[in-house]
Amino acid sequence: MLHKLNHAVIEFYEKLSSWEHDVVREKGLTLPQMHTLEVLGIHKAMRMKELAQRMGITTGTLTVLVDRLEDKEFVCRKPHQTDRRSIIVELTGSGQEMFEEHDRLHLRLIEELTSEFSEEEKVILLGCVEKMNGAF
Amino acid sequence: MLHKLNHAVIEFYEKLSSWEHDVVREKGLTLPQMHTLEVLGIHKAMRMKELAQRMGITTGTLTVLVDRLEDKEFVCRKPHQTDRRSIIVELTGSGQEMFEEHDRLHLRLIEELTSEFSEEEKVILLGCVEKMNGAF
DNA sequence: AAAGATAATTTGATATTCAAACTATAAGGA
DNA sequence: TCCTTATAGTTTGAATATCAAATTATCTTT
Repeated sequence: MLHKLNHAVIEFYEKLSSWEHDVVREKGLTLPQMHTLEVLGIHKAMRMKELAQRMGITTGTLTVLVDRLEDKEFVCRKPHQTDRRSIIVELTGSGQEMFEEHDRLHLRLIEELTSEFSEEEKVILLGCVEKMNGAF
Repeated sequence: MLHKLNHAVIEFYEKLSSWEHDVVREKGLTLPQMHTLEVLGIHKAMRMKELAQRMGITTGTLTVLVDRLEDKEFVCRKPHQTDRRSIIVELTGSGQEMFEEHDRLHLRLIEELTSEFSEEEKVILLGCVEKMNGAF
């Protein structure tokens, strides 16, 4: 049972990843770049360090990634209020717009994927995913 | 509701991605390389074209990826039975071993994440994920 | 047999990624 | 206060990943 769930999750991850790829390319962004906008859009502005940890990359990698997103004016760096070593990364207006546009596509995908689900199933699914997120 | 589910799914993806990253690094593989072994391990040997489509990358990208995995002797190329244009990519013995070792870690993760779930929840969750995979 | 389609590779260019070295700031003692 | 240690972010150098477009070989259709 768990074995099947395991592989189903891997397959879902695979399909989602592939979908994301196609969608993102059309916007002239790379997958990691859009991923950055997504994390910032959902969790709001945060420090470089925290953003890197969330994304599972080093701060060195993130530095150049944020450089590129800053060139495209989708994010900006701001000094931290109390810690002068830290930098806060924030979505700009057009970064927020890009995120929301992408997020709507995401929502539409989830709508489609769950269109045959009963209300009960949707509720339980949401509960399960939230619990798994909490257990990570 | 769907809005919350959408963001929960994105967060789950993010966390899984980050976990995978840490686990894979310890084995001396990159994320795309392990991903390739995963797809081949779960779906068995397949053509380059099909593998690329599943992973959401171009065949050009896959060619060099498979080159590297062949150097490490985790996969091998075999001629297609009937179509001489096609190449079948297959796990080697140690490729299969590496996949299974990783797959066990994956299973353990899923076990941990769902350890507090009722049997009913697990059944419904599996059904939901499988249905979503089918709807993609 | 010729024309068009498909599978994989190659090529050239950009992006991602890491580890390790570096700079600047913070935090905790002696 | 000054010194040590820790932390945040950047830079550097090298490997990998990635794409689009061109190429080669083979299949399919006409």
